[in-house]
Amino acid sequence: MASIEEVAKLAGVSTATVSRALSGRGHVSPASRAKVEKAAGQLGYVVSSNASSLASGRTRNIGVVVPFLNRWFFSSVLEGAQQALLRHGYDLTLYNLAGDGQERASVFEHFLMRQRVDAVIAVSLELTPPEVTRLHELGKPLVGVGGPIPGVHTLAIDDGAIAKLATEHLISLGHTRIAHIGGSSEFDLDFHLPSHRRIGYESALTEAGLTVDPRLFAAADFMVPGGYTAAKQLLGNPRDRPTAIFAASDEMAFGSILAARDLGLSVPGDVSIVGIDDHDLAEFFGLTTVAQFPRVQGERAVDVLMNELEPGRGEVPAPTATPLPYELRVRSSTARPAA
Amino acid sequence: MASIEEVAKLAGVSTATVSRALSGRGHVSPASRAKVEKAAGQLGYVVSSNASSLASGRTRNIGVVVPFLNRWFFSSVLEGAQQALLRHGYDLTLYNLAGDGQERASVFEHFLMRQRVDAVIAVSLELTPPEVTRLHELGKPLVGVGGPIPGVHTLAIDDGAIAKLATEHLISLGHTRIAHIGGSSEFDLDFHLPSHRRIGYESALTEAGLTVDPRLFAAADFMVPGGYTAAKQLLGNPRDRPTAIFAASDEMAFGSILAARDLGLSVPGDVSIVGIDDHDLAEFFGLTTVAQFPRVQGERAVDVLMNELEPGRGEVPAPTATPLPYELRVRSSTARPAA
DNA sequence: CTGAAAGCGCTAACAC
DNA sequence: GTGTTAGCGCTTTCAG
Repeated sequence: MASIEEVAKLAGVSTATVSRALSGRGHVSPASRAKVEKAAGQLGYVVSSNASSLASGRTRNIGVVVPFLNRWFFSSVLEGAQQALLRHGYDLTLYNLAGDGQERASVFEHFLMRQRVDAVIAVSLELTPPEVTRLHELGKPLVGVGGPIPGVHTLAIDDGAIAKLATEHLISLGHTRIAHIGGSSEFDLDFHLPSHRRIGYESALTEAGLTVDPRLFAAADFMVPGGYTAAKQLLGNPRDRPTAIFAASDEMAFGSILAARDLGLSVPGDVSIVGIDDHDLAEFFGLTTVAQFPRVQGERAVDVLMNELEPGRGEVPAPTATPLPYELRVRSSTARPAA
Repeated sequence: MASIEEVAKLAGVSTATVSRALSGRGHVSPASRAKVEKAAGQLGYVVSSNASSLASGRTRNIGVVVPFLNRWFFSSVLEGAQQALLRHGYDLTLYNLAGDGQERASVFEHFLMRQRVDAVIAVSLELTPPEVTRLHELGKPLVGVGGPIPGVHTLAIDDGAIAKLATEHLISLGHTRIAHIGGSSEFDLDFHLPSHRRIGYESALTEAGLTVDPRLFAAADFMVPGGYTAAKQLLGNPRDRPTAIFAASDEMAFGSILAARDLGLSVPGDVSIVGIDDHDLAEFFGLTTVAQFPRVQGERAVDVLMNELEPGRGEVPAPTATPLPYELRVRSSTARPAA
């Protein structure tokens, strides 16, 4: 492995110049730069990130903490963040806080803190105040995606507004008995979106002069089987069967579509179904949904971080204010209720 | 941020002792160890991984390269690897080679090489000989998962055997017109499993004295919509409709089940369907499949690496030889063909 | 614009 | 079992 010294020797300059030429910091004459680049190329030189980090205090590495890897939302956010980081020349080290509190503590104390990252992106995780404080003490910027972290710059879609939009779509089609499949309360611990979405749903109903019927709510776990089970309950109701279901996630909406089919109900003939996400399979299922662009959320999180880490690069001024985009995508799972 | 020196001072020992006590390398008296641990605790000391890496040459960090993040197989392998690494005290830095060759080259030249990782795990990626050579030159162990990399220790299930097993299950039930939905040839570029699985399927047929009918093969992209489309083609055939479909992935099998339903065919009444994977939703769909435990594959890859990186820890002797497990899981999507 | 030199914080011989 | 010390390879003042 060629070292900076060898490059300097070959290029006929000092190591300082090599460093400057290759990192882009500080001025170097075009001539020297050319010589350095040539030498570096010949030697296959690549900086040692450790030596560089140690000397400069910057690691060019971002820690990303997610609670799940195999769910559409999280893997999409991760993908967006990864790509954006790559463009900025940063690496991404991944921490999957799947397990218990034990594992979580371990990740925090022994991993994130070892100065290995310049900043952290927490996806749908509610960090505790001590955790946040610790990070701040270390001067590590922290940005949250999709989860409310007190005192932290968080990127999150307006769950209430999204849920309201989805519900209003159903109302505008003429539905009055609209069921909701939302998260069970346990999910509220780490990310409050279940309740926010439920509130949005209820407020749309109320504003339209409809009453909120608690029997039209079913809790599930955001996944397909959960949505299926919940929808079966809802749709199996012998009287007052809902004519529409608003599911808090596309996966639960897929489950609902399958449940309806299994009951011999047609979608959207007998029941309209709308979700939230715009999952990869939404198109396939013809699902009407509110898209929330998680990839973009990941990219945005990186933008925010880059702003803090490398100011003056002419980035967006105040991304804090930028609302995250969402968009109703009407497909074939919703229609006017049967007369 | 407390440094090792402060800890040493507070504990009344030298920095070397602190290092030894905290890293576990070399002998330290219980008394000193206790003092050091107490001091470190009080100061909230955590080693600087950069300084440590620079001095020792070990980063305790593994690079994992995957082509996709949002597919069940890959995220599962990643999850397994992440967890196993955590147990060993290693970090995982993630490289997603989603994009073009440009991005790929960049990852290779500028990221993997910056001495940030001790080893790399390549998932379903066929690295080119120069890439492999480069890694070897740097003395970085490399292990492949699911993809054949020439000259590299690779963990892969026996795709031929798995496909054969799935097909034999169908044959043993009495099916003779068995269709296969496999990967299109473009997929063969990076991971050859499509052709291996097709070969397994064909050999099962041949051994049972059945003829291989090319009209019973359809190519797809391993995902649900692709499987759906392929299955519709296969099942829509007005004469000689197959009585069973063997799909090379569970997602394509799900698509096939949905296609059958949409055609009014019952599964397994009119058509039996079997997949490969044991995807999270296989249970939900009642899909008979051959499980391939990707999480375990990720963990195994880590085991192999740890063996190379930290020999003499009493690990498994020769994991090279260890065949990866797979298992037929019979559910409700397969049955004898209708009489 | 460039070079010399002082560390960044830790580990690993090497002595004791 | 423990301390001393020489680096690991780079960045960054500080001069020039």
